[in-house]
Amino acid sequence: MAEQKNLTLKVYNNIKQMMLNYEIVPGQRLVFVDLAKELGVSRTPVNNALSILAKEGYLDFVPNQGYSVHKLTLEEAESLYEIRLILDLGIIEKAINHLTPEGLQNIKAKKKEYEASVESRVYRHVFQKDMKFHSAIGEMARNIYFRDIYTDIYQRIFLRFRTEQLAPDRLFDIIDEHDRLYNAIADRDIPLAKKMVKEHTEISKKNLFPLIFNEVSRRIA
Amino acid sequence: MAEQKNLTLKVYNNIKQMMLNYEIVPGQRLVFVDLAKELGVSRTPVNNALSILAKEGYLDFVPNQGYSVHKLTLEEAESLYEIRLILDLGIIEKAINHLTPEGLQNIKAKKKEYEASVESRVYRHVFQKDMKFHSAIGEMARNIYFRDIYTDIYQRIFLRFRTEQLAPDRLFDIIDEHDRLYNAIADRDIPLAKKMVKEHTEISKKNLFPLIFNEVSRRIA
DNA sequence: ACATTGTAGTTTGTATGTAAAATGTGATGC
DNA sequence: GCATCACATTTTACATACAAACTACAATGT
Repeated sequence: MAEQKNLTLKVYNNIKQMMLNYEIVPGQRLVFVDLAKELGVSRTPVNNALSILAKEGYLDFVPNQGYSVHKLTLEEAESLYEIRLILDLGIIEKAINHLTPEGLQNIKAKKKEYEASVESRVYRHVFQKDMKFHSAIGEMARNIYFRDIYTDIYQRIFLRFRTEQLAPDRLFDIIDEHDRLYNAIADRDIPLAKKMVKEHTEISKKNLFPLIFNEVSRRIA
Repeated sequence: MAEQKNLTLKVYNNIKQMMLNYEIVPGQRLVFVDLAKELGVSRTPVNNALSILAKEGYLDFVPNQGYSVHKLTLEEAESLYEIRLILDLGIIEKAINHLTPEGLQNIKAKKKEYEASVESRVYRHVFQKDMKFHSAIGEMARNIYFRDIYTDIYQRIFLRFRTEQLAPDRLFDIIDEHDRLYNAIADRDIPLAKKMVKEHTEISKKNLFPLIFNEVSRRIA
């Protein structure tokens, strides 16, 4: 993480990191006096940072009432998955058209990092490794915005869905799916790569959604 | 525009509107105190709003130096157009699959608004009408994020490319392209709709890019 | 004439004071 | 016993004061 000169951005990154580490969780209220005290800064940069996160949709904001960590709904999760798939399918074609040995090497490296993360059973940030694998594919397409947009969508999903909740078997299955997707890319087989991406996304959805949205309905019932 | 209770968001919308109205233009420096004075508020909400706009990439920010309106590069414009096309192609399939009479009616209404805007020769916000036509298509897909992501990408492009600079003929051609795209959607013809979208995007790019990037190279040379 | 340093002025960055809004709690009346 | 209102506490919202950083320009020295 690069050194930031400016407290607003430091606080912004701090809070986002706290969200990704699940130190603050969806639904939780954020009080900026407390955050300021905790981070050892004044209220101004905290307020700035919270404004940004709220505009981005990571936090809910009610005027004169405050901020809380956004809790993804089923509808939102569906929409995010839909866009993620559209982006994946669109970019993989570009990526294969711009295929380079270095790009391929990078994807392979990210694939291996995911495997290492699963095999060492440090599940905590497995999803980040998975995300990096997928965005490495996008990077080969040489689109300067893709990575940010993709990462953003991915993070919104996985702030809610925690890989720790997944059956470990599933994480090993993903290794296999990644392998097949990687091979399709290396073979420049666009239709196969698209098919793999689509399947991978659908399986992922099928595994994750019941985890959260059954729990919710159980709680409500 | 809905009434906003909170000054930060009011200022945010104000500044963005100023950008869309070309009252402040790419490259221009933004000074806190001046903006605060102009909008009749203190520097705090202005600072908040500028933080947000900078994080979104609409403004460039250098610590201890300030904010300036971002000036899109050729590379960025290419990338934005690429993502816009990926989104358009992806969403049109979903839209046609979720086709409803109301949705179609809405697209038609937006198409007519574009035509009215061109015919009355009020070119100033023609691009906004064009954007609304395209996002109306996305709305029929019932994806709650699509509209925002699409609008955002579109705005980034058209903060740089001004429809006033286009030959008026071109704006009339677009009416025709919109018609053909609309008919393909109404006929539920997904392949044709995709073809139309792709062509429409490519022609748009071919017309707009020389306008800006020739001018720049002329200036530098 | 050129480079360097010093200084004044401008602008950002952070902290804090104060007012206004909302929430929660307890007392009061029915 | 329940609802309602008033007050106290909490928290946001905005303004402003002060400090630190940067810029520009002029003066000095080589």
